Amino acid sequence: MDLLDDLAARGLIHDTTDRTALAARLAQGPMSLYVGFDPTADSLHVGHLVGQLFLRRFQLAGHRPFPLAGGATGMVGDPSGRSDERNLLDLETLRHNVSRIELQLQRLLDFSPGPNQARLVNNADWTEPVRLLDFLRDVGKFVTVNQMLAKESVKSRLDSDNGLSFTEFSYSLLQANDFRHLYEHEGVELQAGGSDQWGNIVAGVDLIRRGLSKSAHAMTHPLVTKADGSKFGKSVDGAVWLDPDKTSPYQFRQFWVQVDDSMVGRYLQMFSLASMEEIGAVLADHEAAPERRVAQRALASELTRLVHGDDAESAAAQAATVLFGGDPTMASADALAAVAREVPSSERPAASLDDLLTTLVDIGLATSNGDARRTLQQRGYRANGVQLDENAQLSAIAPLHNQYLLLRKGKANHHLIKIS
RNA sequence: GGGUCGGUACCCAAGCGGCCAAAGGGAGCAGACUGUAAAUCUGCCGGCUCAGCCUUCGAAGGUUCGAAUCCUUCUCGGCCCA
Repeated sequence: MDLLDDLAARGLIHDTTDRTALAARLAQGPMSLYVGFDPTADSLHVGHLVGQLFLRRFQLAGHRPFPLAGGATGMVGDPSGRSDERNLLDLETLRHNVSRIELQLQRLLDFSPGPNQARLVNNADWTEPVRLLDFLRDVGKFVTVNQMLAKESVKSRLDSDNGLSFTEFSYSLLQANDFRHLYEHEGVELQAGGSDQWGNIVAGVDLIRRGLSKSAHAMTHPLVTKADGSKFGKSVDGAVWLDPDKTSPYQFRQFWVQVDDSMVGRYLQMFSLASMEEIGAVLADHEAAPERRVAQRALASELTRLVHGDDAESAAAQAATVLFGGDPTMASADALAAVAREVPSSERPAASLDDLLTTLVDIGLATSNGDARRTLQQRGYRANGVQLDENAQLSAIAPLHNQYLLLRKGKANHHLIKIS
């Protein structure tokens, strides 16, 4: 199975420029491709993984990936898929975001020297020095406003009451210029991205054709959605980030473990680097006994390893085993230490535990005393596996290994107290 | 600048002088059933020292025994006119 067929089988191809031409080019030998990531936040999130993994898949197939940090495009803001104008980020924030994102862009790819070594680029490097008049002559002249107005992202904004600033209107020119620059100077022949990027990507293809009289390729993947069609990658507390300081490896792994059955097959195909045959085998296992959640576990382990490394993955897995494995009183001291690192935890004096409501609020398992009281009435809390009621005394519960109190709200919210 | 309609809890949205901490829906939380899934059912969903009290309906004043509801000013947003 060649690369294109594999991508298609995984449901990763939304659109491409001339498919047979692209297939022919890929068959000829290694090529370079790029995917851009704008620094709209100080971390990438799980939604960006598809793009990152796209680069990885191509690299594994012998091609050369260029992850691009949008230091320049991030200053302008992409109007695609947005109903209103973005707030511009100040320079300091932007620079900080770029530096964080660049670290993450280096995680999934192989940067060691070789013919298909990955290379990180930042479009600010070639965009900032360009003078306005040169830009208008060298880029603007090749693009008609008629064409730009025809773009879906522009049209919808023109029809809305919010309007569209000239700045955002110009966004696709910058991105088109990126593609041209990389084509001309780095031999990058393909740009990939989410389906919302199609317009911006083909703007680059057009620019290369008109400005350089060459032909380049474009490919987009479908945007990932959840079973109910809502936005993918949002958990209760917001986005699921790739930065371990924003979303711990444990939370990251749990996000994948808790994926719906109805979506897990699709996610495996889209996110896993395992072959379609291997994925098929995992899914067969899963369907034979869905309650074992083999597919979710496979997905969670692989991605946590990719993003956070082997050690973080095994610590997260160990913690999950204690938290969801049944009787916490059986957990080893080592396992509890792992839990302490992965789950919100605190150290409190034994005497403070007598005030149950205050304790629950302090450790974040309730938003107010009233909330704590209600949840207690509904029997929503457990401490070391024992269900609590309104009159429960935490001091009456035997601590694990003489020092730990593992509190649980509902099924998946935990807090570990170390008694001092 | 003129006119007009509107700003209600996390979001959408009823309410238009007392029975309003405020209908309904969504989201969220807990329980039952389960498989760290989905669906379904039940309860909760401003705060507190919780059969009561306190603070809320853009902001500030006012009318009234009593205001989310009426009046004034301000403020923000939509639409129409200039």
